[in-house]
Parts: sequence; C-alpha cells; structure tokens
Amino acid sequence: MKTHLQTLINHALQHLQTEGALAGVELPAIPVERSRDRTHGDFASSIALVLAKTARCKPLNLAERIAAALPVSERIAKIEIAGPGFINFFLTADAYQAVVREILDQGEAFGRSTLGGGQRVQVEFVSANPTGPLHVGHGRGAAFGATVANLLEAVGYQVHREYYVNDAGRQMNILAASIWLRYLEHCGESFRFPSNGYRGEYVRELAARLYAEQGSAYVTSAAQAFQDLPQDEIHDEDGNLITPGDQEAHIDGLVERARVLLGDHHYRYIFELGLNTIIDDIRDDLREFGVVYDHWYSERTLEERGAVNKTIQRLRDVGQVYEREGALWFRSTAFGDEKDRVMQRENGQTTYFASDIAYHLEKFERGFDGVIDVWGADHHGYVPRVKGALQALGENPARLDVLLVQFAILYRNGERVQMSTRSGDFVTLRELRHEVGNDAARFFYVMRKSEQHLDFDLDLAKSQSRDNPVYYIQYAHARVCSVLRQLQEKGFSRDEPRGRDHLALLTESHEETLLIVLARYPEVVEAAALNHEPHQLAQYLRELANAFHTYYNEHRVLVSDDALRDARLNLSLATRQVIRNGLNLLGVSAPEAM
RNA sequence: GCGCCCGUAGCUCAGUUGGAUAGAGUGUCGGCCUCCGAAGCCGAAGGUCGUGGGUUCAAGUCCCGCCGGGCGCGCCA
Repeated sequence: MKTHLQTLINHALQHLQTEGALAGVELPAIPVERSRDRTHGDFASSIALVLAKTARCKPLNLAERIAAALPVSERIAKIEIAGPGFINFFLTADAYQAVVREILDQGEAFGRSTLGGGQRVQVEFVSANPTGPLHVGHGRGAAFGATVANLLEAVGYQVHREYYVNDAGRQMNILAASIWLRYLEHCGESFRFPSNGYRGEYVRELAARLYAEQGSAYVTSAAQAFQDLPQDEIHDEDGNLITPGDQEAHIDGLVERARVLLGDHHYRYIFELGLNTIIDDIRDDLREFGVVYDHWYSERTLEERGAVNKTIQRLRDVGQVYEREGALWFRSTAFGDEKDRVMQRENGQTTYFASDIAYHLEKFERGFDGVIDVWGADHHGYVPRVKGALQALGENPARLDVLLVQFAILYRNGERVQMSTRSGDFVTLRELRHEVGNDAARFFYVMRKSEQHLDFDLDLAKSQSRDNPVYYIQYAHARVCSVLRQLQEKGFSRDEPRGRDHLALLTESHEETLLIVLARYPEVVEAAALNHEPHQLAQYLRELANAFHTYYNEHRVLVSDDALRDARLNLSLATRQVIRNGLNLLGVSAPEAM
C-alpha cells in the first residue's frame, strides 16, 4: 500500500513538472507513513512540507496542487490536506478488508518477504564459555539472538546460526584444574580452594563422576599439588583482603601442576570430561528453549589449524604488531581503540582476543554478506579492537554488526534476586525455564529493547492473568480456537468462500481497527528484522490481541446470519493466523486451549 | 578521569529512524457476564519527555554543554 501511494504521488509530481511547476527541483524519496491518528486518515505524506522550500512556495498550496494531480485509485476513498501541509489518504472499506483474503491465502507465509534477497547472514549468539551451565543473563542473549535470526529469515535472508565454543582457552584449563581439585577433596585431601577456581556445585558433580569412572587413579597429595606455588590472594566472605597474593599466577601454577602430576593423558581426560559434559548440557538446555544452531564452532579447531598464528603473522605483515615486555601487541590505537591490546602473553599463550580475530576473519572468508554478533553489553569495550583488527587485515569492519544485550535483573516478591558469579551463586537458565515456563521466558526476554536493562518479574511471568502479556496474547489465539469449537456445538458449519464473498459486511468500527492492525503485520516484521528489534514484534502482538479482545467483547462472531457469521469467522481466523505467525517468530507456542 | 549505553505517567516501558493533540501495561478509582472463554472489555485520573542551549517548516527523536544512573577502561573472558 505504501509503495502504491508513493507511485501515485510520484506520478503527480512528474505531472506538475511537465506543466512547468517545480522546475529544476530534484525529487526526493517520497515519505509515506501510517497516520498515528485515525482522524488523519490511514496514510499520510509530508512530501509538500519537504518540497516547499526548494520549490519556493507555501506547503499548503503545494499540497493542494499535488493532491489535485494525483491519479485516481480505487483503493482510496478520500484525500485531505491538513495541518501544515500533510496529504492524508483514507482507504476504502474494500482496501481494509482485502487483508483477510491475503492472510487466508498466504497462511504461515503471511508476513514473510523476500526483502533480504537471499543474502547470507551469520548470527552468532550466546557463545558462553563451556565452563558451567548457562545462567539467566545468557538466556536473554539466547532468546534475543534466536529471534533476530528468525526475523531475518522471515524477510528473506539466508541465516546461519552459530555458537562459538571457547574450548581452547585458559578458562577451560582452569575448569579442568578445578575439577581435579574437587576430586582430590572427594578423595579426602583438604586444602584451600583457589580463589579463581570454579566453585559451582556442578564442578563437584563432575569430580564425583571422575571418581566413579576412574576411582583413585588420579589422586596425588594436596601437599604435592600446592608445593611452591605463587601465593593466592585470599578474601574473607565480605570481600576484604586477608592475604595478598597473585590469583592469576596461583591458578596458572595449579593448571601447570595438574598437567605435570597427572601427565598429559590423564589431564586430557579430565579436560574432555568437563568440556563434553558441559557443552552437552548447554546444547540440551538451549534445545529445550527452542534455540537450535546450524553449527557449533570449535575454537580448538581454529587453533589446531594454525589459524591463530597465521592471523598474528598477517597482522605482523601489515606492520600492526610489535613486541613489548615479552608480549605481542596489536596496535589497535591506530584504529580508534583506547589502547593497544595483547595478542600473545609473556608466557607464550595467545589471548582470547587473538583467536577471536582469527575467528572473525574466518567468518568473513566464509563469504557471509553480513556477520552479526550478539554480546553482553559488558563487552562493549571489545568492539573497537575486533573491528580494528579486521580493518587492519583489509576487511570492511562495517560488515560486522555487534548487537549488545543488557543484563536481565530478576525480581521475586518485588525484590531483586541477588546473584554473584564469583561465589558461583547464580540462577541458571534452566531454573528460570522450569519456574516460569519456556513461553514466558522467551517473551519476557525480548519484550524490551535489547540495550535497555530488563526487569524480569518472575511473579508476573508466572501469573495467568491479563497482567501477563504472554497469556494475554495466547488467550486471544485460544479464544478463536474456542469459537471454532463452539461453531460445531451450535450446529453451524463454516463456509470459507461465502465468508470471503461477504467481507464487505465487516463494517463495524472495531472490525475496521482490527483489519488495520492485521495489515500492519508485514511492516512490523520488516522493521523488527532490519533494526534487529524483536521487541517491536512483541509489542505489536499485544496490540493485536487487544484489538481482537475488544472486538470480541463487543460483537458476536457466531451470529445466525450465515454471510455475516462466515465473514467474521474469516476475520477471526486471519487474526489467529497472524498471532500464530508472530508467536512462532518469537519462539512462543500458540495453544488451542489454555 | 576517558569511552559506550540509558533518563518519557507513582512503577515497568513503547514512541513508525525528524511529523500533526506524547501512548500502552501496571497500580488507584468507577462501570460491564440471562450472550461465542470475565485468563476478557470500557471509562476516569495521572506529563515542564532529566536540564540549558542549538539545528528547521517541524525535535521525545539530530548536535553541543551540564545533572543523574549503569557498564567498560587486565598479558581475564
């Protein structure tokens, strides 16, 4: 409809030009948008306001002339000039009603488009380290990333969903050492657990499993394990420093000690046990959450292939790497970063940053037209250095789009649920899903703008009332299903073609409102997809549900007049279809009964 | 201190990429079931869009300065 109006206006402008008006005026893109206020019609164009200055005439006057020159269209009932010079378009009832036919014809395809032209886009999201179960913060990234991917797919992009598994880094070694230490405890050794070790309960479970599989074959004395290590930094429960030391050196020393005492074979065994168990758990967790990936990309394969070293070499070749204090630095300040960054530590280990550059370079080389990363907002400082490195390597950093997602804060009984990663005391995604259900979790996570902090009200998410937007929307869907059941109980039958033939009977104002909301759906999907803003769709679905509930409350669907009944049934079915399509993109179920 | 994000109704948030008289939900108050699901609907009240300038036909939206909040500023990830 928008493009139709733009075409009409364009015709009018060209007509005016051939008449000699608007001589020498360059025609801009023609603005057409939906009116916010019904009294301003359905669509409005501010073209006269935009052109007034260059055309050197009054906007109102210009609007009149454009309106007069508009070709007739059977979809337009009335054109008005209003305000400072807006051209308002009022659609015919027939143009409203046509959307019902369109929805019924297209079914699940309604709202989908080919806008993206099949361009390949990669969306990488969650990518949490496999050092423990996903927590509620990761959940938001999962719901958001999955929905962005769904939306892009819906508007015609070829989407590749990927999880980057950090299975090679230092953190994984710390996990392995943590499991080993818990295992030693399990076998009766006692010592102070390192402050930088992983303290979660799951580490003890992994240790118990190691014992179940291998008995005491991996035991050494605590004295041996901790002999001559750099002093750990110790705090009391309130976080006050008790004994000064170097946490990092201590834990690195422990990792090294584990390798030596266990031997390569046994060390590998623990490492793999931890990695595989946790990554399987994460995969199951996400699958249950309706989040499925095309590829789980292993950092280790990147390293084994030599891609990390090759990337460092390439940066060296372009002169952006230097050595200082025994470490290798990337000159990211040359690309707008605040300071240069280390790629290879003094001890020879490459950093997370180094493999991340290699990974992103690899993404580009795989030929995606666009690459999207979903990160926690606390990583925002990381963006300039990754983009900088890509630029240094001759790539266009604009092809990488980093979407930042703020934390979700849980509230229960009106109070903030405290969480701290350090003590291993956090709410897992799985716990959240079990508490509020997958549907509420998926919806709540994306109902706010991603860069906005999310207050996640657990009580609201669980409540089965109109306060809860998920139930409110699902209820509208279930209501239509219920009407269909009633239809049979009342001995009516449904005649869809008859309903289509009598859409003109849908003249009530509530029907008109509902029709307009339905017609907006494809525009909403498009905007939500292109702006990477799932909340727009969530917001819209609430509005649609409201339009339906209002209508339903005011008018009966199952009236005795066959033609009217069938027309209203078609309208209801169209509503159900759009709710279903929208919820499907959000990863939320559309129940037939509740 | 520097960088990024955020300040809109009591609370939680939208605001169609700069459009006309700033909107929802919730909370408060008041109405609506002999009728397809009241898990619903309607109404009232509630605002200096943090603040001061600037840009233009038009600013909640763009630019600059303040005020307030969050995050980041490791040879951690």
